[in-house]
Amino acid sequence: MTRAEENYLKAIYQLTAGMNQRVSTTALAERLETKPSSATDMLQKLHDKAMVKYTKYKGAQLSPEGRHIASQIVRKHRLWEVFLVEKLAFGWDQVHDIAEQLEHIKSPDLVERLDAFLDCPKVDPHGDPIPDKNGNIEQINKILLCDQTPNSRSMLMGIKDTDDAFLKYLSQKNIKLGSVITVLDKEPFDESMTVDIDQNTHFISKIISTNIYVQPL
Amino acid sequence: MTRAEENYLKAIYQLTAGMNQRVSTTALAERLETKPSSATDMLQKLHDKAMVKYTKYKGAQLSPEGRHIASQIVRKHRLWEVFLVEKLAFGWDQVHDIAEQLEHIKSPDLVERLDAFLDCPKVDPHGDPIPDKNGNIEQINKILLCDQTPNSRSMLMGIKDTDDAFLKYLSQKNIKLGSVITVLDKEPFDESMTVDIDQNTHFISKIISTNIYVQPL
DNA sequence: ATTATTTTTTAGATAAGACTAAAAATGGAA
DNA sequence: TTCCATTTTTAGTCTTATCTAAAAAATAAT
Repeated sequence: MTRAEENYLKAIYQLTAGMNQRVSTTALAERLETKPSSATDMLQKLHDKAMVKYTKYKGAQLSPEGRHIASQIVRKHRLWEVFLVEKLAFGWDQVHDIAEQLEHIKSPDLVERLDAFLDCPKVDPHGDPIPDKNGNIEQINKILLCDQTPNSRSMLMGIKDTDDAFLKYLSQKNIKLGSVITVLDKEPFDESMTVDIDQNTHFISKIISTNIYVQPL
Repeated sequence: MTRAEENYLKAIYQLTAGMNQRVSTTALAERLETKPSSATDMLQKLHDKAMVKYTKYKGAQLSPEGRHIASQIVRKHRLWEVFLVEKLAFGWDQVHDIAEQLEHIKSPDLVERLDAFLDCPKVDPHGDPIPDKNGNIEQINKILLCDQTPNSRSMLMGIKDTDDAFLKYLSQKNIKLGSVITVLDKEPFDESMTVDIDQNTHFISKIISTNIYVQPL
């Protein structure tokens, strides 16, 4: 697998959230910031390699083999993110680009040793689940903060948007995985919230609260 | 810098042992397991980028810029080797290929954080010095084991040949960096040695003893 | 159902990096 | 110094992954 091939497989995997759906040429091209014609080329190549099932004009979907490879790239990406944050003290917003490179390191052994070194984490620093070596994902039951009602207590389990600005907003306010959130008030007009996060009061707009996953306590 | 360009710079750097000598097209091609014509192409490109000074038919030598980049690749390679051995418990003989990939990860921050995480090691697991961020190398005073006389005591500081079979030989006999070696006897005929290494007696051929660096105690 | 619009694919080009085969320069030997 | 063997370079081809522009298919609209 070349780096480009791996990136295409990963993109299909992520676009379908690991489900076995079809992905259009254009959607794929957009995600990889490339042109649809390039995506077509690659899909035909990946079809020849039996990594995807591709039908002209109908999009592509991962084969079992392709899905497995994709899951392992995601596994590597997320394990390296844990390493960067936990061991090298990087911030949430700094790790994505580096992990994007590290995920392509090829070694049968390295991933499993890294996993053990990190104590087999189940989620990455953004709360996204880490597939195991068979590609299985342990689904965590989480809901959006915007669906919580006043007086509820919950724990921050993940974030939806991993936009750089959003990540910086969170780390700047010291909001992190495991933070305990109590909804104090919810404004019916714009659905903004007043919340207590780890003993600090924050005013949170609807956009923020729809991008934070929590687990009710 | 592309990965190929980095590999060429590193190869020149290593072939000249960091010195500022010229390297022939063929020597370079051999080291990179490629053809001289490919090396010529690349040298012309690197010359245009001011990374090497290249004169047709006369070989190439690193520019200050090129030498600095090469030293930083070597730095990364060796730091990652330390990480793999110290933190992930890889054996000496397993780390080279992985470090060969990791050395190309690009991040201004990562290297320095990794360095700190590893407590700023000065040598890699084979005893080779790790250049600092300015490309400077702390020279360690070491001699070859074959030049030691009977009854001398010394400490293993590095190995010369990093051939896979040799590395396996050493790790299998539990001979490692820091091992204390006492020369018990030296056979004048074939210059083989009887030595005590960490309280174990070993018979060592001339080939072995000329590939082990030690520091007299 | 026939056109119009959007999406997708093909065709042809480009750049990086490698290769082979052939030409040119170098350096040593006679 | 002239010739020969070796080294190095050039010229042309290949592959991967990308692009643009144009053609073809699919979808939507009248």
